[in-house]
Amino acid sequence: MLTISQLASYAGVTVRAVRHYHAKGLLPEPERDDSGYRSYDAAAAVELIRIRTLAQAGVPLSRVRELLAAGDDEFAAAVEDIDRRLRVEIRERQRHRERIAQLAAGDSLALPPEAVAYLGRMHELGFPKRLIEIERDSWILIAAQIPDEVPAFMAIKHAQIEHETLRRLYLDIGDLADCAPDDPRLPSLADRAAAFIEAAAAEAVSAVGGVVDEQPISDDLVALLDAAFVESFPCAPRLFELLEERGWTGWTNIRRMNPR
Amino acid sequence: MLTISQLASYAGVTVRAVRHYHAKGLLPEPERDDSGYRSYDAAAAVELIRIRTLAQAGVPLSRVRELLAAGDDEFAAAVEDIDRRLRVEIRERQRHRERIAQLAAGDSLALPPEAVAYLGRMHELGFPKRLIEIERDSWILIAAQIPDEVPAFMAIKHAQIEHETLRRLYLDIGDLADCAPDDPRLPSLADRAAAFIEAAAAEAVSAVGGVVDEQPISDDLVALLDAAFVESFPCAPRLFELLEERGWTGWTNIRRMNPR
DNA sequence: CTTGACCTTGACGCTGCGTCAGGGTTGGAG
DNA sequence: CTCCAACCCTGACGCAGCGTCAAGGTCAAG
Repeated sequence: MLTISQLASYAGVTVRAVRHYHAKGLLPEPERDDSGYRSYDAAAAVELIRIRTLAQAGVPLSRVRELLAAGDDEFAAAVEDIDRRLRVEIRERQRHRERIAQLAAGDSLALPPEAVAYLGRMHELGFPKRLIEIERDSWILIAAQIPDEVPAFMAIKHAQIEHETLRRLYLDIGDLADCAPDDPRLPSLADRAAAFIEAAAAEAVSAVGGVVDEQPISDDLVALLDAAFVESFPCAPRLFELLEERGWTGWTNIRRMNPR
Repeated sequence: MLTISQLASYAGVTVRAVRHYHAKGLLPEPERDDSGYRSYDAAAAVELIRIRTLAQAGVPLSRVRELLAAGDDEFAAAVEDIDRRLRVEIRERQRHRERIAQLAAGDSLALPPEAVAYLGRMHELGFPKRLIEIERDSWILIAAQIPDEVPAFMAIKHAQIEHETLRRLYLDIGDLADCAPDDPRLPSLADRAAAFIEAAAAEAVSAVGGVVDEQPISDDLVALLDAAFVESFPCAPRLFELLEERGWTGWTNIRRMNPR
């Protein structure tokens, strides 16, 4: 007659595991001796070893029960099933490895390489941290929503950022981010912004011949991006007001106001 | 301002996950509106996306916190650590796959192929199920304890089983397993067993020149195997008595009694 | 006003045990 | 005979990452 720890050591498992198998009904509770100790026979050791063998092969305990009692066919089917699960789990981890490798490579989290390159270029061009961060956050939001469109957008942004006028505009916006709503420099900034947008719109019309460029960004996402901008730049609401006085509404998807 | 479900859908996670991240302190609890609803800003969406990105890369939530705040070096170190963990987990599952493939191949659980072959041979030779099962269980116990020795033992057993006299002895033991302790056939069975063992011992002495063969099986294991035999064959205790009358003690590791 | 879609907190479930807590038993040494 | 270490017992929480009720309040549209 064996005690639980003897049994456990024969099977190479812990005492706690044996009790757990009892609780799960995998191994029947044996007789007790006078003092309530469990008392096992050799057959229990054999059963426990079989349970351990399956468990160590990655079989979930819930299936061990059926496998122990299964005939050859069921057994083969169950094994096939378990193997499938293991393959899935392996593939999952392999994808995880790829993902973290990408994360370790790119400097920022959750951004595709094109965006990282763009942010790097902003850095080279001397953009202040503040602006780069809001830009980074915006692209995190965009990439989460429409990852496939990001490379195309990035190409446009790359071209824009090399544009002298726009770059100056951006830098000045960055400088005025924390200014008071009645800062005298704001109106002239709005003028320059409106002028630039006007020019860009004219160019787009002449180039495409269309009235407006198609925005694949959903209204919700536009609203979110505008909100992100406003959160980071206190004077943004005032700037929007000034732009509206000049006939433009919105920001991420800025467009001519409907004259009503 | 976003509701929790809007936030969750922007980040591509469930509402429950967001609340879980709050509970774990990964994402700060936002302001509440008048009715107690959580009210998020765009920055929260960015944070949540970063959390999700790490989580989807297999980073445990407990490490997400540190990773979000980590500098480049710590980040790289942490990533290395996580990658190591992933590799370990992958290797584990790969071993599990090998194991279950082996289990599916062998007919019995927890037995090496040599033992399976031996049991198959017993079947061919017409051994009754009863005997084969106790034999199988014995080898499960042995393989669990000293797997490396099994092939060597198997070679011996294979030779023994082809031995006519021993085979008959085995078969007769199987027949008498359930007999009464006073069955008249038992003494003659004991005679034959003693004679066989005597002959085997003589042979061993002449061959090796030693007094006794070295048993690499521990006393504990021997006791367990004897117990397994006794459990399966009710008349075993009586048989042991008869053998002791003939000067032999034990079973698995049978040996001449000390004449006291 | 109703209805359905959301929001809130709280709590259990799943996997496979590890790890106290709190208390009885046993066996050998002194 | 006593003492101590080493076992045994049951019961219960913990971990990872949420899923899934439960029970109730809120909001927007019809």
